[in-house]
Amino acid sequence: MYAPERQQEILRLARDGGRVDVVSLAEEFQVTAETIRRDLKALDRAGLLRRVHGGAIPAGRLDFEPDLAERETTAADEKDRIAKAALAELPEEGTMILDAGTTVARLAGALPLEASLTVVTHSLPIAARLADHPGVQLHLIGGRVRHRTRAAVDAWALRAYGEIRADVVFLAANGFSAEHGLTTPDLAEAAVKRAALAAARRVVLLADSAKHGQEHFARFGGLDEVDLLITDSGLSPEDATAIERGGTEVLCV
Amino acid sequence: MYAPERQQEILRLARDGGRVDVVSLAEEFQVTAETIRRDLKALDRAGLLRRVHGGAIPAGRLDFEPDLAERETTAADEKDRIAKAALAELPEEGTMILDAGTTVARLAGALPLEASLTVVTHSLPIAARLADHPGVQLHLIGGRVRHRTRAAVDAWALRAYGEIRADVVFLAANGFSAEHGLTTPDLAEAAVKRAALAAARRVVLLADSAKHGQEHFARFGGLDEVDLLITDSGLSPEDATAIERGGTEVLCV
DNA sequence: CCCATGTATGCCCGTTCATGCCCACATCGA
DNA sequence: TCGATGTGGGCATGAACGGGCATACATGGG
Repeated sequence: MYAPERQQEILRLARDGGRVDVVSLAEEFQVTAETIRRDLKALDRAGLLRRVHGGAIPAGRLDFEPDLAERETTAADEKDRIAKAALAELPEEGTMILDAGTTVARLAGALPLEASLTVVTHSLPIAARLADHPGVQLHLIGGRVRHRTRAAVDAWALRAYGEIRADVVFLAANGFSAEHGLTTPDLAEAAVKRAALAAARRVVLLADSAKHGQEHFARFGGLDEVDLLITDSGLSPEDATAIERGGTEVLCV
Repeated sequence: MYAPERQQEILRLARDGGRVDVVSLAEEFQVTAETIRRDLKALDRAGLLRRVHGGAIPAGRLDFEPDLAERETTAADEKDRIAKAALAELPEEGTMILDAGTTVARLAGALPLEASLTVVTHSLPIAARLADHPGVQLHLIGGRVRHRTRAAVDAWALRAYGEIRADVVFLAANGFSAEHGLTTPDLAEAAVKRAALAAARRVVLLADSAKHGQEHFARFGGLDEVDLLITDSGLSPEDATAIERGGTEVLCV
């Protein structure tokens, strides 16, 4: 049996049964657990399955985002502190743009109930979180929705951001450094981030220190375009001063 | 049972019952209270639940939820049957528009995992449901988000619908009748519905029979613009034939 | 026909994850 | 204010994971 056949069959089993587990599959197909894990990883990457510890669940069956909840465990405390610190940067009664990203999502979740703001976002999870916030006037940016990040991209999103002007944007990046600027793996997403960045008077970057020095495929701006960087104390003082020399205020929490 | 499955189930229980508590959940799932606490913390971090001492309540349930919870349970069986029947109207490999509404949301949740479709929607809950679906190319319609329905309205939404052409639209209405057509309480929402209606070659209306004869403030179309009405058997045969005389096919399930 | 290259799989082993247990501390209700 | 109950941190454990390497088989060009 060829690997693609096996994967096809695994997918069928997962959809039929609602779940699969590594050891039973290994037994079933007479291969080792490693091979099954490789299969599941491939199917997960293809977006067809959701990998969980011990097995997998067909994509589309859970209406919450395990990958988001999972990534939440990575540097969760730092992200929380960063989000808390970002609350101080909220405009009073103004307009802000929220980029897609787990740290920014935390900020959205931490918005005080008595806040009165206009929020613009192209992130589906963030919009869902703010849709019932009594003080938030929410504006959703449309577009094609990327499965992995659940964020809207492409023409509609770019045009919409081109038509607005906000007081502040809270931006996320997968990598940042003084030399290579702000980067993210996906080109389409980078384009939207660039548009969001250009639509705000003030740019606040929320990124934990593990992102520093990382470079990804698509660059959407330079650190000099960022007015304030909020990160955690994992950023070395030398790096911080180097960034501040570029005109970006740095806040380590 | 995997942790994400358990969390999904906890979320469902919380939404159904309005609240959950640690000890009952621990008993229910045959795990210790610590594990449940960890689950609740994860769901809290993901913004789906709000942790309280001894348990948790669904997020954002405080102001608008009773309304939605009630609507969810009202005529749940009928809505499910209607949604199931609507599955037969899906285009093959085509494009469809999903209007905002609980019945349409059920249709979205019932889409087979192996379906391959392009879906356009201005409803946040429906988008959230489909964002994870492997076979769905999702396009989100932007705009101002109404708190009550969590649907995008206003200029951006109208323009976006004006730019597309879909095979079919699955429409919802708060009231319908041969005399007064399709109505809904909100003007802005009616405008979007009208735009969605105009953007599709075929119009399918999903509405349980309790909606028949009801009239609301804003009218967004006539029953003659509807190609197919799917409703439940609560619609009297006379009413059904009256509607069919207007050129609308009627399916009672 | 041969050998270089690539791919699928298996095996080993240090690392991570989910869960349970324990205990000091916080919170709630009377 | 006090006892009961819930909470979160630390630690232990067994299962699952994944990177690195070896093997075997297929592929493809000379």
